[in-house]
Amino acid sequence: MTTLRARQMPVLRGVEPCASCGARISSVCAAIDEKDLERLAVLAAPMQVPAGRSFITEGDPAEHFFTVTAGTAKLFKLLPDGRRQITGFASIGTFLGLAVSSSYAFSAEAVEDTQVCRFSRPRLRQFIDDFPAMERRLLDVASNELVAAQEQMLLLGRKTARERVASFLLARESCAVCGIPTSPEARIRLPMARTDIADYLGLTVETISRTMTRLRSEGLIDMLSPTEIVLRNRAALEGLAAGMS
Amino acid sequence: MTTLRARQMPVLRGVEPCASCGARISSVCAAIDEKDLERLAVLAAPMQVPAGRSFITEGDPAEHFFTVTAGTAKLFKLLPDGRRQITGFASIGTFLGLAVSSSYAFSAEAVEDTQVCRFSRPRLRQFIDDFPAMERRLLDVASNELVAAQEQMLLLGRKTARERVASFLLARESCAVCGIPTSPEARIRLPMARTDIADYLGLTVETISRTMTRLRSEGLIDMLSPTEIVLRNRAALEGLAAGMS
DNA sequence: CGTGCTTTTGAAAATCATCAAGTATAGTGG
DNA sequence: CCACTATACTTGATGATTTTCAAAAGCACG
Repeated sequence: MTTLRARQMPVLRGVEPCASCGARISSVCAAIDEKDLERLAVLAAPMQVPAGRSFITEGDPAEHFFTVTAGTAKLFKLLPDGRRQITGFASIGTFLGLAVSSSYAFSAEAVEDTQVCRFSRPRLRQFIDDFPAMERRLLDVASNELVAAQEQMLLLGRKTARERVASFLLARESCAVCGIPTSPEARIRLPMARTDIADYLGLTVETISRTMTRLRSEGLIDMLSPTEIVLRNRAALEGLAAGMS
Repeated sequence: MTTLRARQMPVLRGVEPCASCGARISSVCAAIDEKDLERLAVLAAPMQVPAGRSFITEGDPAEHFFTVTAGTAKLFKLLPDGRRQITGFASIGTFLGLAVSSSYAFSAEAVEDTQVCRFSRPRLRQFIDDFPAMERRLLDVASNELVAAQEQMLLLGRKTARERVASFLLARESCAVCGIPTSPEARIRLPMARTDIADYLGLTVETISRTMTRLRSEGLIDMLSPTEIVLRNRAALEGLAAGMS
């Protein structure tokens, strides 16, 4: 399989310079000063990824880094028989492609219409060498992801279905960049399908559906639509998520 | 809970300088030149951790980094009711404590008698700032761990008990630093207890035991003792581990 | 207003967990 | 050195959570 060909994925060079990038504050690019931003901008290739399209394929030669600047993507690994594990969702500010190996360790596909910035791996590497602040920022990013990964291992290895779903909803809520600031009664948007949630939580679609239905019937959440959730009883959900059921 | 007090954990300053450290090749310290090693050595506090003793406690203020120089430690997270997820085993060369947060995200406990090098967090941070090669190495380490974590998520979320155990044994085998170089019929040493394996694979002790017994009865492995395994049919195990059962 | 896909709901089945007990192993002290 | 205790590992029977299989209900889109 191939990664992003120009024909498939229009590169809008110059259309969205780093200086005006909405992802700048939260992303690794925040490490770069206003004045040096121009140097970064020439390396960045902004591109649109329509919902459902894959832009990183596990095993392909890792020629690029990516930064998500809008939308949501899912990162996943597959087993030969099709079983899938989503290892994370990438939204605005997420940096993708950290890997020492020469090939990607996971695939990435847009969950909804998404914008990413593509960087040539060797060129960005060179840029990083010139800006140690960037390297440091990358280490912070990687460290944070490592912590999140460990938390997810705890979820996958030891939490019940109920606890997993509660954890997921709370994580979505506090994911500030995903939407509106956290407030009681705030709506949580779930741009990903139930299947994706299932593959992220190590469960099946049916279990996700049943569990959410039950949480609703117990008054812990509201479902305005399959993709719009309201947390009605935050304390109870937090208890669940922490494993104090 | 407290982390490492001097009384509990003798600090053997100077006993094992970095220059002669067996972990040097594989660890982050490899990034440092012979000539600068002295500067690193003064920061390092080598210490013994007897089997069963904990030396990092989740939630405690993260005041130190650690490098494992001998033995094996388990890293884990706990749920309030005692459920445990081991997120990894640390052996010679493993760097511990990467986290942006001010408190540890996991606990660490020696599986067998273990030696670690302890570094004051702020001091090592300063050292790293002076040696960009070290920062780069840390990023590589973090990236590799991230890839491993994703692989483990796939295992925990989507693999069967058999597949998990097969994956584990193969991972132990190819863990070059853990023992003798890989060769057919080579013995795999499992210094950790069955409970630890269970908590690492998201299963129970009984399932681990049953699964290994079955692998043995099928001729895929040999068990010289509970802690000494021989892979008899590597191809079959690899098929299992890859999910092609 | 179909058509196709996602989500939900139901019933049966299966993997793995739990409970329980027996066996082996290691460490301790007489 | 050997019995004794504690711990770890193994094995068996039972049970439960979750999966699988199946189908209906909701929605979006042409």
